[in-house]
Amino acid sequence: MPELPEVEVTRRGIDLPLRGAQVTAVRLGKPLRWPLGCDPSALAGQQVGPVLRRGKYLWVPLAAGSSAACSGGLLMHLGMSGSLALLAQPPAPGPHDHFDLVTTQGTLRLNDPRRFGAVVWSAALDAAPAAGLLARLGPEPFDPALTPLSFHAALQRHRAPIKSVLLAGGAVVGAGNIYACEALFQAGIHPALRSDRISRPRAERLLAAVRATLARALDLGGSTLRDFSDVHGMSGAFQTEAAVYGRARQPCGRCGADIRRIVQLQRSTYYCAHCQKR
DNA sequence: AGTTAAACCTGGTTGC
DNA sequence: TGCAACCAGGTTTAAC
Repeated sequence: MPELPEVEVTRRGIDLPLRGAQVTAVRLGKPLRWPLGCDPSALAGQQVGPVLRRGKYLWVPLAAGSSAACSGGLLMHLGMSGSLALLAQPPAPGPHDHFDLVTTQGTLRLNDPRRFGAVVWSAALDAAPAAGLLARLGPEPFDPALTPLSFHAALQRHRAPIKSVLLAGGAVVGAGNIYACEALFQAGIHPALRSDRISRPRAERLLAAVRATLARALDLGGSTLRDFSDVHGMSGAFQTEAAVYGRARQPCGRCGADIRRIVQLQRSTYYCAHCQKR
């Protein structure tokens, strides 16, 4: 489910409410992508700090109290079908509730039917295993250091289709399958165009489109295809105004031509062959 | 070295 | 209606 906007919506929902909370217990459900990597009971008594986001990962810092047995934090990923809820009175966990961080300010609960998500303890963001997982991530989309020039240079380094390069996240993080399709439509670029054949002006237009698409989705609370919700259980609304994603055989809103669906990297790509040029 | 396929797992939708 | 086939927001790991 979650691409950058959904993860950021989630971060904003838990950051202030959990700030300063003390962990009272941790409950584990079925295994996620990786093991937690520490004794869950060792987290009790630790204090939650400001929640950060890097790419589609969330970082929940935990500061040890008097017993400094285990300090560091939790690196969380929502995978394909995950969502976090912050619950004042948590009901009994359901079959897809695989992680609870019980605190003095509510229970942070991960629901993830497909279990591609992860919760991994790390001593620090720049220590293993968190550092390794974040190491391959490209620049944040709204980092001012990411410029049309540097973005274009990054695109020049790949021969793969531009859609694949966007999904890989080395040039810019955050655009998954929905927003990569939408940004390419907005920029008027064919998804199969070789990355290194994109001109400077078109790269600039694509970067602007990625930023605009992600920002718009953020405003709308993300996209809810089937099961994403924010920490209060609210759905996102971006999917209702997607121009191409999920609209195969429907007319393009700009030119009226049929929107096409192709498969790239085993993922669906939607585009308008008239509006998006090689 | 860069690119692509396979793998992880469950559930909803589609089509015969 | 039943059941198989296909589809789904991600990313690591393995293989060309």
